[in-house]
Amino acid sequence: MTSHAPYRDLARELGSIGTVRRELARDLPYDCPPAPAVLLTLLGRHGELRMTRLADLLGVDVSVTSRHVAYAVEHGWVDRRPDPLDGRVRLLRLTGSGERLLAETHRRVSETLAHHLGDWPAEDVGRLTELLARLRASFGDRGCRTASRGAGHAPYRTAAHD
Amino acid sequence: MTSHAPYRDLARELGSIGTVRRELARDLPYDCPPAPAVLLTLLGRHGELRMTRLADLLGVDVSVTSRHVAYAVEHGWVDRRPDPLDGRVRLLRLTGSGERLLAETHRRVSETLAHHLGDWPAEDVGRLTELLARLRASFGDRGCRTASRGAGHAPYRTAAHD
DNA sequence: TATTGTTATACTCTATAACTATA
DNA sequence: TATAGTTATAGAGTATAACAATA
Repeated sequence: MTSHAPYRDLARELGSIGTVRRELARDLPYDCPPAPAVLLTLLGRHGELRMTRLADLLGVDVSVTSRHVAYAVEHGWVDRRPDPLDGRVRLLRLTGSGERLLAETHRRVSETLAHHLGDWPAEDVGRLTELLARLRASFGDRGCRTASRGAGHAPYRTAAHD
Repeated sequence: MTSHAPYRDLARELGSIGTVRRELARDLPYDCPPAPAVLLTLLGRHGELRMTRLADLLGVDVSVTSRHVAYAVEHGWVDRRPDPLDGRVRLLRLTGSGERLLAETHRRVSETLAHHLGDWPAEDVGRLTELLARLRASFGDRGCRTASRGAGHAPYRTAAHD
């Protein structure tokens, strides 16, 4: 008789983690919202990427990625060029300016984390990081993705008091 | 010489966890968006709460909480009544309908987690849950909150190609 | 025809500020 | 005056659908 309570508790914590993400977002430079910042991080980690691959790593639709990339290109953080081998593909990589912004972002975010988690044993930080990576990997392999396409939600409006 | 790389890696994983949250959100009933669902979870866990306390648990502004609560009340999931001891305060609790929706939500979300994390050792699930709770607690104590008020970000628009 | 990427649109979530009501 | 909560508004993030360009 395996209880589902552990999964319920995990879901609860995942639902509450937004607070931490928003707190970290406050550290970002004025003209760099969270989504572009994550994008820069991935380019810094993986080097040159194409749009579809980047969207896959971000876990969002290509259309969304396209918008964020356009923003980053306009700000001079990302270089976007056509793939010489396939005219449809666009290759993305950090510019020097993008690398500097990324380094500065890392510095600020690390500082905030160090401030809040200063009393954490180093191994707990590592364990949490590793478990989060594993969690994402366990959800990573698509397959149940296409099945639930177009589900969406009802319009979310609050009626006036009348 | 303590390296900041572990914090950078943790920040990276936190930035990528949105994928999992969105995947879980797909399980919610059509007329119950994620935010109201989290709200029901907290009322199910803590029982009757006032607005400010609920907003604190959610980690969002009271104005946001007010909107979500109004939505839940309109759908008959939450009962909202004035505190007999203080006319300004509003007390919130689940209705029978809200409890049923919550149970159904838990069932679906647990099912999805069981599907994706089926091969995880139970103790890893528990460890991740516990570390996430601790992470939130470490960020929970306000104080650096007021200091960074009104920071915000630049308008986030992509210029047309002209 | 199939694939890659872009753009338009609609919806959710959030914070800020201005407001009402009660203490 | 101070506190609890509501509402209006604007910005950020996302998915869907329709589209253009290339394979």
